[in-house]
Amino acid sequence: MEDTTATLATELDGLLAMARELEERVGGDQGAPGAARELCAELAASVDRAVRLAGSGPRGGNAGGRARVNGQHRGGRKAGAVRAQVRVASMQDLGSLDDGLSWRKYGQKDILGAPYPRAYFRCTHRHSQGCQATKQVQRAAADPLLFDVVYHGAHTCAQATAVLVGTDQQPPASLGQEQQQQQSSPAEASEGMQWPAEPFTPPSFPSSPAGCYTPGNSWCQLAGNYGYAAGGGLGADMDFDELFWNM
DNA sequence: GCAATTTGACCTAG
DNA sequence: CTAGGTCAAATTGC
Repeated sequence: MEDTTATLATELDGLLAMARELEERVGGDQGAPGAARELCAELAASVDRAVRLAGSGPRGGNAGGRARVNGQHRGGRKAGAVRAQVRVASMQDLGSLDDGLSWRKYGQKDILGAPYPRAYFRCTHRHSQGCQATKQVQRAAADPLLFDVVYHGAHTCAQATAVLVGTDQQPPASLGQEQQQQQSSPAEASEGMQWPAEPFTPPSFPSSPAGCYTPGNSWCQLAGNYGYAAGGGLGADMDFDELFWNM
């Protein structure tokens, strides 16, 4: 069964690659109707979901995919995290990872089993306002254009409040179990930043006002959200399913 | 000059 | 012992 699963995953991966290429082509061609782009994004998201389903069979296969949520020893974070996946249509759209808040990168680490390192961010106002929010960003193994963003801790800084109120969004992690969606438009996303195509180093995401939340054409969209059912039967001590790394 | 990023070391948990 | 997460000094860009 794993054989079938693997084959299926491979096929789907190929599909995903094609979908992505299609996305890029359509995206590059400004004459393409919005419907076509939307369809491409949908296609990619759908295939992506299928890839995950195919690869999520044996849950134990995530060698090294053990995420801790406590972080007791120094930061004193509380259990509770929000995991989101952010898809970018191209390397120029990485700004979509910006959530309108000020994040400061404080570390990067190679993760076992993951082809890309994980970047660690914390709120810029941590010292000035004691904001405990942190987030981790890691590129998905199966899809370089897909990013896993995990929020920890609650945003208590003034900026976060302003952003969240202004965009009708809930504090990323203050709720602990809410799923977060990020959307952005290409125009807002591309702020001239570019990520290297390979040994990727997650750059800092430009802090922009809440504008990046502009709903509407979500060319860069959150591709599939999973993780925690809000208020579900999940215990306080949550664990992440590393659905991506076990293929 | 200031603020943010980079990078290696250190610490803790499993 | 290994891996993940954080800190802090050095570096770089604005």
